[in-house]
Amino acid sequence: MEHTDQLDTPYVLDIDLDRDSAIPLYRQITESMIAAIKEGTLKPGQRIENEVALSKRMAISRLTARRALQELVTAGLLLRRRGAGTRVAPPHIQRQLALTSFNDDLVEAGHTSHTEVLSYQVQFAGEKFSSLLNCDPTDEVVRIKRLRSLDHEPLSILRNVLPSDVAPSFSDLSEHGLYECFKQAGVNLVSAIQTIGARNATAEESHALNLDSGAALLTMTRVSCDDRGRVIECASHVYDAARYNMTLPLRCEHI
Amino acid sequence: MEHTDQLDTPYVLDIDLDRDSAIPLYRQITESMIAAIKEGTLKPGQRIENEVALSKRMAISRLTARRALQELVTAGLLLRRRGAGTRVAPPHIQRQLALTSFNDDLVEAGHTSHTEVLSYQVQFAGEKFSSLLNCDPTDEVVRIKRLRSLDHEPLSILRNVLPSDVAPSFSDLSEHGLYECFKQAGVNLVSAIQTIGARNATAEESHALNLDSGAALLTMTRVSCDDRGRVIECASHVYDAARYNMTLPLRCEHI
DNA sequence: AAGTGGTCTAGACCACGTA
DNA sequence: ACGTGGTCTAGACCACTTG
Repeated sequence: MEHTDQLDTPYVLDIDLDRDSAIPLYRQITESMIAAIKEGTLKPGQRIENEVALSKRMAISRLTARRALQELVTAGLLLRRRGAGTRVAPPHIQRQLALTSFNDDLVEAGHTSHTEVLSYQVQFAGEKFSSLLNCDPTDEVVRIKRLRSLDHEPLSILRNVLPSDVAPSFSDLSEHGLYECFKQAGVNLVSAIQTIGARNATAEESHALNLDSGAALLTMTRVSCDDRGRVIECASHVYDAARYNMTLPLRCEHI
Repeated sequence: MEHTDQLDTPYVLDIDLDRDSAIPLYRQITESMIAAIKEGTLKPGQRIENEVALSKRMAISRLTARRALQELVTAGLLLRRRGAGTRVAPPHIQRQLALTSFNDDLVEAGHTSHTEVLSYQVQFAGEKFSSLLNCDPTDEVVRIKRLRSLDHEPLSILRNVLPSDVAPSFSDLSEHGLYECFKQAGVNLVSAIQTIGARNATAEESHALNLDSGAALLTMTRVSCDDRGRVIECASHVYDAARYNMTLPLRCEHI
């Protein structure tokens, strides 16, 4: 066809790889492409240089080039079809990058966030928490209750139960987020399972969050584990639904 | 140490690979391991044979063995640490497998589900939907409103907007789920982004769902695209929060 | 027919954790 | 010191899509 659309001429990523870096080659490529997508150099629908060409031009093996592109497909930033090629995903779909701390998202959006520790309680796990945390009933656990405010307005009530040996101290928790504390303690969270629901606020909750009684709350329970297979945290949070929602990417895989 | 824990002696997966199958070798391995985890042969905390041993025993390359294990790590079923080995994740974390149709989950749990098409409307996209669906304002779109009931009790109101050329016919939709229709039409959904929130039911909604006025609803909006980069569907659903919640795995990656 | 992604091989060196 | 996973190479053949 005569009509050569700009989107159909493969985009050539022009970067120099640092082969002495501790950062893997494939990651150097993905990071650059993410940056290009973020800054708008790489537009939705744009075709990407194919694996073989990329590997030859960069003087890397095809597997490394492929892995770089594959990571971006998994991240939802690229779409690919056998025989047809690789393109940048439409903007509607582009998965936001880090799903780390909820705090970060808020602060990044120019808001101020503050978290107050309402209670910090040490006790035995007992029947109730031992099954939840996959520990002995006689193990020590820490129960935390916090109030998180956004722009000085209460937004959510956060309840956590943690094994005592990985729990941050009361003063650490007062100054830093829970996930920040985990990181500093060398706890490496890798996997979690969340259940999201909704219900009407109780009288106590609506008072604490400064809401009308019966206001809609978004509820989230989560169990997280680290790379050693230890259950690190059980969370049970409620949010003022009028001011908070969750955005989650969804990959339709076939495993 | 003298104490040889059963969990510390590597599990050996005993299967025969079919090298002529259309199913990739790595997937034959992952499927077998998933089956072993499901049926309880492979227990949480159990150590897994390492990559090199697995590849030698199966007479496959290390990369193939690695890929099989890596898929299970991504699925949240295995946990691994460099230098330490690979183990089955604790049961609390094990990600349920297919995140396909919500219908499937319900029916699988022994419930009966029925979906009634309340309205099926064809119109121009206009300003409102053209940006949402990433199409021209003059393109045809189909707007669908459905009522889904669980065990003959109304559970949710489902609203979708779709490009006319991928939308199922009214009669198809009346008999099959939306995702089933996509599959039959050769539309390959690969990526979506969801926003989950909550609010109080309106008078109309509480009437349709047979709820008290002001009852808490779980809300979900979703934009899905196929492997060609076309936006296929915009959904805006509300659920009776007293009878429905969503469980989502969370992988803490570092991309 | 040509181009593209999907799978696979048989090696190699390195970084990290554990003992 | 050793075992483990993490990265990388330089090839190969095949399946699928498009012109």
